[in-house]
Amino acid sequence: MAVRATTGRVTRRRVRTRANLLEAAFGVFAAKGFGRVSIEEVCEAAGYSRGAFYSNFDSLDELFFALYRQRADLIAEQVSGALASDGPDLDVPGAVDRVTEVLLLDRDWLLVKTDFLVHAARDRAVSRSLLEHRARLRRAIAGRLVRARGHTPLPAVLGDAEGAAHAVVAAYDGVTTQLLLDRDVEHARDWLRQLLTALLTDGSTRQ
Amino acid sequence: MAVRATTGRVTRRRVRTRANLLEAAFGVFAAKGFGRVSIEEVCEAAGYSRGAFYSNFDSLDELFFALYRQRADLIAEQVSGALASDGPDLDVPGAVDRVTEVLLLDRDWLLVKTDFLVHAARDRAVSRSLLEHRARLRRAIAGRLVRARGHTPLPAVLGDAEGAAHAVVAAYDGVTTQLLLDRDVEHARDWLRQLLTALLTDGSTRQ
DNA sequence: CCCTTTCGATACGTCGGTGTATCCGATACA
DNA sequence: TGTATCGGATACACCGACGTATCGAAAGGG
Repeated sequence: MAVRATTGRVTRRRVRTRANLLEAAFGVFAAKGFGRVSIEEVCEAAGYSRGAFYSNFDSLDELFFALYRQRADLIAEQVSGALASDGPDLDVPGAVDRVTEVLLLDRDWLLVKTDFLVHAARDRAVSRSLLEHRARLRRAIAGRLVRARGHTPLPAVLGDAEGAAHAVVAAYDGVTTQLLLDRDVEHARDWLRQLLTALLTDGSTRQ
Repeated sequence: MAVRATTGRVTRRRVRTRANLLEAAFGVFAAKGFGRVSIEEVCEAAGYSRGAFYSNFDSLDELFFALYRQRADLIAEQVSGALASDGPDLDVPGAVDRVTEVLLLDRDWLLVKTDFLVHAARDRAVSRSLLEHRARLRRAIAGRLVRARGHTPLPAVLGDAEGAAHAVVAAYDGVTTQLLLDRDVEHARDWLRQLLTALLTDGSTRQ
């Protein structure tokens, strides 16, 4: 990890600099896309010279990875919060609403997230890490679905709760794709709600 | 469009060169990602000099766009074929199987497609064009669903056939995302079948 | 088969970004 | 507050890619 070899104290200034670089990088990546961003641009946006960058990171890739982890962990925390924020006996639709609210908030994050996906798809190590992260999220959702099964039975076609959680993530990814193109957040939210409802509840009313 | 100003004949050689450049570009883009590819790399892969490139395209962006259109039209054609290949009265599951087969075939194509999505998400003109394309695909699916409605009723939660088609595309996008990461085509196909079944048929069996 | 038009290769100047080495001001700890 | 260590700015050499201008060769119409 850059100059920082093995030991020694870590100054407050260093922590601040690193945070500022990450913050600025987020904006630049969201605006131009990872592939079109240079180290210099990030430094300029953050108000530092390249010296500061190389003192904190070895490459743009490393910074990008750190940035993704930071933000993804934050989101995952919020989702867990939204899932747990009611008693063990609340309904699925309620949780769906709250999670939807959290997940489809920030377009910039969706852009960066998709950039990261594309990046991960071509790098085994990165994709493994991302898969791990998604699996954790899925387990959280599955756990929540199990707790709610007493109220709302799951469609058998999806298999167990793990399968249903898989479907939830897929629906989220699918809606994200469309949202990236049409930029209509409200519509995306409504639609994700609909999709999740169709997937997770008994669609007894048919046409 | 590059040197080719307004009039004049178009040589066979030119057509071949253009095709070769597009073909080579596909491989390079799939391998490294649009953002990490230089004009020179494409030329080298195709066995041409940069002179040939600039004679046929104005920029990498233009080539990328042309490449996407070419391949996407091809796929769309195959999907339409798969949808129409049975009489007006066949079952949804059959069509699902055939379409799934076509859509989740080539990992390279998924990579390029996702690159293009990321690109489009940051460019209004490009995203409009892509949305248009997706809408056409959706209409084809919706038409097919209407034809089959006599046999297999649709869940009401999704609204009309257009809504159901929307859901089909979303499921496809979602499964694609996962497939890009885990590279398990067989699993992805099974799972897409499951998802579409859950979305499009009556899930009367519950657990 | 020639002659005009078109295509693509080559050569050149340029530029932006890279990574490193060095230095000075900032920071933390005694 | 003094001082040793740390962090970031600056300067430098380098390189890969860009876009253009020019020229020889291929193509196809007559």
